[in-house]
Amino acid sequence: MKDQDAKPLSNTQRAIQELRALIFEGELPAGSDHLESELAERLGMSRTPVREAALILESQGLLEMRPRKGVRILPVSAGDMREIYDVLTELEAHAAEQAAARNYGPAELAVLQGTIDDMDLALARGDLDAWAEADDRFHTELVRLGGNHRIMAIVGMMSDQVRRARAITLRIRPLPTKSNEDHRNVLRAISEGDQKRARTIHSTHRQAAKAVLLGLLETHRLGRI
Amino acid sequence: MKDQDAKPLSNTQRAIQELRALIFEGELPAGSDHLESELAERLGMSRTPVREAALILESQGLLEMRPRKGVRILPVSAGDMREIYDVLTELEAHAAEQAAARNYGPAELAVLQGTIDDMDLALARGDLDAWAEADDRFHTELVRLGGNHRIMAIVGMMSDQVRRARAITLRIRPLPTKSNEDHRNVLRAISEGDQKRARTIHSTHRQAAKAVLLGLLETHRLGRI
DNA sequence: GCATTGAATAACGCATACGCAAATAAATGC
DNA sequence: GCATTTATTTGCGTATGCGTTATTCAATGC
Repeated sequence: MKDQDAKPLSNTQRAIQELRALIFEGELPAGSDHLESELAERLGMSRTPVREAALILESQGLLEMRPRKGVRILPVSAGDMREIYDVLTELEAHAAEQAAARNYGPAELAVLQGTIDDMDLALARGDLDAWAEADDRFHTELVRLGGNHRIMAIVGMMSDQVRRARAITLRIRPLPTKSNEDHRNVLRAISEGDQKRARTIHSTHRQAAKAVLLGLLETHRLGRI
Repeated sequence: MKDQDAKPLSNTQRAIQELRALIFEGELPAGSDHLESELAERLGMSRTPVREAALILESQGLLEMRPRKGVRILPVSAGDMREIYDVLTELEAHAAEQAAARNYGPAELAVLQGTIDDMDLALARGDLDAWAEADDRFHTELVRLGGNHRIMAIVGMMSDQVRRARAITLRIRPLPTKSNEDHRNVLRAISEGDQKRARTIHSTHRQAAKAVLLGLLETHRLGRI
């Protein structure tokens, strides 16, 4: 009994999923406007569930509803990126610190270790998409190990907001070889229960990622993604 | 021209405001359920705007919509409180650090100073409500000075979630005399541009507040507020 | 007496409709 | 020809209604 009894899944939920997908794959480009009625037709439902979905995605920071102008997919500027990475830095660092305080054993850290291995493998065969996906899992799992549900939710939201930017810069950035080194060190600090070190290593890691990303936006003249 | 041209203000916006007010003043108690139609009648509008408001408040963490069970006002447990204060600690500490890095002059720090003065005055005349309100303004202004809009939004949400708990414990907690001392020290560190100190002082301040609150919940057997 | 099933009820999800206000186009005056 | 007013359109806010489905309660069987 996995999920064989296919949940009906409300139209509003479908709208949320599909709109998210359309946004992330660039089908609805950053900065573009879309009438509620357009989206409704596109998703094959009435305006009501689309509106409800848009309301939710608006409070997630993915879009903005402007009367008469339509639903606007929010672009992300360098300034936004800075804000988001600062939030991620603080909250994930806290998560790392808390995870270290919890004396997790190898079994409980296996998933985190697995994401690191996956990144190694992906890098070795030059599969950037797989690397990005595993990197995402690392951060998600790290935050989960921190044990704070609100931090999980917030980090998820912030990650969504920079998802497009990360996808775009993925192929113009230098190969993230140093990155895995950081990940390993964070994991080691956690497994050794060294809170302070887990925090500072991860904090530095995130700030470095921010610098790389901002540098890319600068040199490639990427104003708003 | 303050706000003389009274904006029409949509029913959805009114619903958000009024529901928030009802929740904060305990008119809709934590843990209580309410049908959409009840709320609609109570607010003198149809279900549609109430539903939209509920959707938004749900993503703010104030309530939960459960099909057929009605809208449930979310109670806050000690564990929730811990989570929330940890988020507040990290993000406000970051804001304090950033504020210190910005070399604000006395004019720009006047509002923050004002909230501290207000707290002093309120305490002197034993007006706890005024103190709490000024304390709130202090934290809001501190975060504003930090300059990160997303942190402002998140801190606002988290503060809303503990608003009821703070109101309840306000009168059973020891007089917050030490609190103002912390505030003054944070302000001083900021005005002197001492980032590290601004951060640690504020961080410690918030953690202390968390401890006090959790202690009160413990001794007064306040399970879920 | 307890469990199980079936019918009744009620609440929600969503489609639909409509009035209003904002944006755009047309028309008039200068 | 430009500005200002008027007409028209169009999209949104919100009310309303209905079909669906969870929940409740009664009835039946064991």
